[in-house]
Amino acid sequence: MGRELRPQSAGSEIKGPLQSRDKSGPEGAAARGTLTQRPEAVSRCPALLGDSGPRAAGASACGSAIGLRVHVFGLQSQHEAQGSSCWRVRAEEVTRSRAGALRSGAPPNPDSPHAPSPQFGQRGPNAVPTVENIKVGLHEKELWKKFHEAGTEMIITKAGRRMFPSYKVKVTGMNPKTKYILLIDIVPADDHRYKFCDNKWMVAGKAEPAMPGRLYVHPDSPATGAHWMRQLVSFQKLKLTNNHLDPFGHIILNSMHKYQPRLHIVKADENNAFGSKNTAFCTHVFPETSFISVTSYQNHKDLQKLLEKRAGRSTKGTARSFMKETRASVLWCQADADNRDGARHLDLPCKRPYLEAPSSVGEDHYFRSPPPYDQQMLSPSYCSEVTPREACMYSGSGPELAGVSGVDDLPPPPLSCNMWTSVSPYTNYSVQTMETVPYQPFPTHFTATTMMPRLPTISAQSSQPPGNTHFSVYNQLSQSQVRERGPSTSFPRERALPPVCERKPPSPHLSAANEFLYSQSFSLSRESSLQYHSGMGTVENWTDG
DNA sequence: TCTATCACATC
DNA sequence: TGATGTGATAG
Repeated sequence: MGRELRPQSAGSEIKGPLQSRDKSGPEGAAARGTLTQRPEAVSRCPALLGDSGPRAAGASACGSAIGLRVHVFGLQSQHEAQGSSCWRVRAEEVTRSRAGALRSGAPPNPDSPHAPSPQFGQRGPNAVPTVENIKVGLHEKELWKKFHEAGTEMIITKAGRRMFPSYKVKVTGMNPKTKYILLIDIVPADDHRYKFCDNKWMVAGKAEPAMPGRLYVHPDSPATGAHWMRQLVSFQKLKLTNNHLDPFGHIILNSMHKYQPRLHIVKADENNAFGSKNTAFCTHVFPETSFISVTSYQNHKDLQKLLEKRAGRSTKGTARSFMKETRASVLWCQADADNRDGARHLDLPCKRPYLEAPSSVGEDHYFRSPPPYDQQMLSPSYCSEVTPREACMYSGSGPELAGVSGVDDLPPPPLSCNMWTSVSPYTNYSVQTMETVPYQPFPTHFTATTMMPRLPTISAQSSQPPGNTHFSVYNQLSQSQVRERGPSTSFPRERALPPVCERKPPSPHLSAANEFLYSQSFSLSRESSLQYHSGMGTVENWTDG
């Protein structure tokens, strides 16, 4: 098989987040959470190119509108020492400005992201379990940290590769009887491309256009809080691929790019998730789980050298067995550290060492989103033309809508969030869903859905506006399932069920997941890319229990 | 030179 | 059978 074509720069005139940053400082546009469109991504959108694969199916399942607006929302800056104080000021400012729209009117405590403000729940013996009270602990945190210290590499293959370390979390604080959907997405951590140069990761240019965003919904979803809290929640079956046309539902990433996995918990109660604005969710980010995607480990030589040195064993065989045991995390990091010292003074053509970038390792953070802006961002014409089946949300608008929103007292974003996280580097700002649509059941297997951001200048119907991207959500298919069907057939929606889904009846909760996912979008500035903050998103009017 | 992909061995 | 790492090789 020949090498896949690399994404080519489209030479777009539409700038990415970095370029779009206004002159008020790096925290300016970022704090407003503005995004922009990347036509390159659109050009590679199979749905737009007649792709008959799963994403095309997802595209056909798109429809209803959802506004999208990015907010900074009273997030704590745990990394002020790393230069995020400006961001914090901005956050507080925004929080104050939005305080009136909050149920309690009290701004969140900016110094305590893990101690939600009253309007988002309570702690203590009498606290009512809400999504705000959910705590998530990363399993094998130390291992993740060890990887992270050297720059975690995550193998991606055409067929899909599992993550290592696998993403497992311990969840507490859920309402045992409430149903939740747990899902993961992986967003660009910055807009750089990296290369492994002289035994360390260096920035090697601007990132390729992001892959079509996909989400991995935990196969147990939806499940009760009791279920999730009963044991570790493992996402070990999540697979990463660099195949742009991946038919398996794996998360598509660009090689040699840095990514940040995020865990989303969506409350899925029937009365709260559908047909209303009552979807509550929270997002947890563990900075140490960020990684650089690679098609093969870049620093295995270090590992081998170290193994030879330390154990005096056969490098090859030992390396393999050792890798199986620990993926060489410890030694790998040690080797990296050694090499870092040795290479520090070399004059290399490489640019900025990856490891020089500020990197935070700490508690997970969750995003708290502010109240929605609702209809202001909707595209009524488009809404009216979609079928009920096409329950799908899309973010609001291109740049031209930014000034149209006019619904808040925030500085008008120069660019709006037209894209889901697939093209939006990870940042510490949350995005708020504007509105959800009445739930329309998806097929049992919960196939793809696609985000259809709408530009107001584009009429609806089947065509998609330029600048949009889609973000597919579907359970991953086994490769054998795909092989059965053959690669060129249209996505067999009715047969694409992973076993775990087949056990479940059609679930409206998955729709909620979609909606939630579409509601999430983040932008990033280079400066903020490694500042991990948290918050929680709660759609307005959500009432717990 | 760098990266992606494949076949293969191993578990 | 599926997952994974390695080395050769293509581009």
